[in-house]
Order: sequence, then structure tokens, then C-alpha cells
Amino acid sequence: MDKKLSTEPYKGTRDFYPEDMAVERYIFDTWAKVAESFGFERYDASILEPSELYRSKGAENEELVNEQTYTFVDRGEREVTLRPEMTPTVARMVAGKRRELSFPVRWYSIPNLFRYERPQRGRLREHWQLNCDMFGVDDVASDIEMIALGYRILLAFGASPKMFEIRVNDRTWLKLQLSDYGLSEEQMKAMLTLIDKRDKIDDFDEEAEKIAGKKVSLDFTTPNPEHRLMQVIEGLKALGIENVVISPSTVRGFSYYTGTIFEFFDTASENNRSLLGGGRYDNLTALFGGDPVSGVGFGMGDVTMRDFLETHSLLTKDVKTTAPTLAILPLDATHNLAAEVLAEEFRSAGVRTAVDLSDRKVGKKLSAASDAGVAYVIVLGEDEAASRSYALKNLGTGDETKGSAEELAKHIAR
RNA sequence: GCGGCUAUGGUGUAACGGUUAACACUGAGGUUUGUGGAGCCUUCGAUCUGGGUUCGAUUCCCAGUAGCCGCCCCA
Repeated sequence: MDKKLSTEPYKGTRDFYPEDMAVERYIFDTWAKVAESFGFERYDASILEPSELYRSKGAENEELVNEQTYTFVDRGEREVTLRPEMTPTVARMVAGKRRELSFPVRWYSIPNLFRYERPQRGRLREHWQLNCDMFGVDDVASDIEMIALGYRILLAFGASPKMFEIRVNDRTWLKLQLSDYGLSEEQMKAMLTLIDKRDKIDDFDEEAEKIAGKKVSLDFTTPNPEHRLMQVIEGLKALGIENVVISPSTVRGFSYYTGTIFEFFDTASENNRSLLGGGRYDNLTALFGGDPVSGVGFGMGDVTMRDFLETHSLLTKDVKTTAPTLAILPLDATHNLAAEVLAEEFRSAGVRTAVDLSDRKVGKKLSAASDAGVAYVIVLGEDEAASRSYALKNLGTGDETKGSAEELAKHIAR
């Protein structure tokens, strides 16, 4: 006989049972609410993109596409990829409407993204990510606004500023220093990668010398006061954001960042990871031709967000509750239809109402409603059906209120 | 791609190499024919797969598979 199918979801993906989905929705809703409070507009696109969108940035991307994405050939011999990130997609969309958009453009999206790699804590094969970008503004205020948006999002989840640290850096600062050494483009990349690992490396100077072919001396303390990075920090301070540190080793792997770079890091030792990462890019739409469009953006993932909320006990019980407000309990199956009719009255009055259609005894129905977190119940039998007067029981207090459906709906709404 | 750890009912755990694999929770039902949360009772339900060692393996060994955790990489 056939082998039984596994009930496990595909490797690195998640099932969202109702209690998980409640948390997921809470995260998405909070993201969306805060982004929109900053005037960001929502967009989305297909999860499928032509593979060339990710390949076209050079040999390193070739490797990335081949080894770390879901890429396949469709029936029309087109090579397609499940989107591993949103930035190329949004760049394509902005480039496509460049002449009709009125800049600055503030857009956000909550796409699901795929990467083919070994799952581990905080990183799965499918995750959802809040992506926020502002296009068409060069002024430092745009960098500051984006970081402030990330900050407000975390606070909207109930986080306090000491739960996370905002690490900022600027690639121009590092590149300015490195420009003295006459490095090739390749050496520059290797050097940035090395700087990113600086905290994990025993002898940074030695490794740097290997790459540059000469002694390298870099200042990792503070740029001069006129530098944009210092303006970012000052600006954040003006917005009341103080948990900011200069982090010279924050480079981020992505080659398209050209200026300000930032990362939000969880300060809890057991969840020592990045919650949000982003930065400024000069010309993201270069691939598509036309005038350059600069911008600044960030992404933050649902997996790390959830880890953060759990680590800091920020998920309250009502976040996880999905029960209806009211449950109507027919005494027996002969009253099921009458219960459905009654439920319609409550629903049209705006009360989330479910009917218990099980054939359990009414006592069990009460227990089930209570366990599920239902706030009110109405037992429906002969008497109620005849009189059209019902007893509304508050499961929290045990109080009963009698009246018509209309009166009781009002009572619940209060 | 590399390394470490783990694998027993749906969940969480237990079982010196030796009878019928135990306990709790959960599910179903009863106690209770119109009012719950407790108690008591009944009941469904498991040793990842394949080899090996042994009189005998849930237990020891090997391989596979899966999961978790690191590393690499990071979108």
C-alpha cells in the first residue's frame, strides 16, 4: 500500500494554525498600521519573477540564484525564481512608472520570500517581511525618517528602547578611508566583507593587510561632525530616539547599499540577532535604464519579529484569542436552524457569533465555549424559540441578562 | 556546503539489556434528559526506517531519514 503522507509542512515552512495565525495577523496589522501612520502606501507583486532579475548584478548573484533560491523552468522554457527579496521587484515597479510617479514615493509591502538553505533559529525557507522604501529623496531627513519608522514599529509592539539597539554606519565613511589605499573594486568588496566580520576575527589588521597588500589603518571611532552619519544620529536625537550606536562593523552583505546603513539588534543575549536591516542606495533602478532613482529602505522579518516578541514577553493573551464574541447553544439538533436564524440577527448587529452545531449536551457546549474564550452564550430551546426572549450569559462574570436579540446585541456592544 | 545534539501515543515526559512500554495533559464518552470551568470513572492512542550485537533491544552499535542548534552565507 502507499506510504502514509507526512502531516509536517514542507521543510523550512510553517503551518499557521488559528492560534499562530492570530499572532501572524497581529504582527502584520501592527506593521501596516504604523507604516500607514507615516504615510506609506501598500503594494504587492507576484511571488514569481524572471530569474534574470536576480542574476543581472554580476557573478556573485549568479551563485546566489543558483544555490540559494528556488529557481525552475516553466512550461514555456522561461526560467523563473520564487522571490528571495522584495527590493528588485519594487525597483522594477518604480522604474516602470518612473515618469508618472510623484516623488518622494513612500511604499510598503508584506511579501512572503523564499530562500533555499538550511533552516535555523530566526531563518526559514519561507518568511514574510515588512519592506518599507522611500524613493526620490536624498536629504538626510529621509534616512532619519526610515529609522524612526522602524523604531515606532517596535514601540507599537510594546517594546521599550532598551530592548533593542539601533546600529548605524555609513559606507561612504569607510570608503573614504579606504580610498587612500588604491584598492581595486574586488579588494574593496573583500575589505567590506572583512570589516563586517571584524568582531569575530582575531587579527583584523593582519587580514586587512593580506587583502590590501599593505598596512591598513582605519579609524573605527567617530567620523567628523559634518559627516552625514553624525547628522543621522543628531536627527534621531531630535525625534527622541537615543538607543543609537555607531557600528563600524555593520556593513551588510548587500552590494546596492551606498550610504547610510542601519540595523536594529535585539539586546537580549538569548536572541542576539538583527531584527531589521536597511540602508540607502543611489541608483536602484539602474538595471532598467533611465534617470537614476535614489532611495532608502529596510526589511524586517516575521520570524525574527516573533522571536523578539516571545523573548521579551510581549505577546499578550488576547493577541492569541480568535474566539467569537457570542456562541449560541441549541439545546438539541432540532433547534439548530432556529439558532442559525438568531445568529444572523446578532451578526447584522455587528456581533461575531457562532452556533454550536455539535450534538453534545448543553453542559459540554458551555464548557467548550468557555475553553475557547467566548465571552457570551445564549442557550436556545423551546421556551426561547417561542417567546423570542433570550438569556444572555456572560461567561466571565456569570451574570445573565434577559431580552430580545436587539436588546442583547446592544448590551454586548456596550 | 560543514559540524554538534536529539528521535517513545496528538502534546510533554518515564521505563537497570528482561512479563502486557508507564504517567500527565489533550480528544471521545459517562457521572448530569435546560446551564460550564472541579472531582471521579470509562475509552482511543506510541518505541522514526533499515541493518547489526544479544537467548532477549525502547535501551548498545552502524547507516539512512527527520527535526533542532551552530558555522558558512545573509535578502
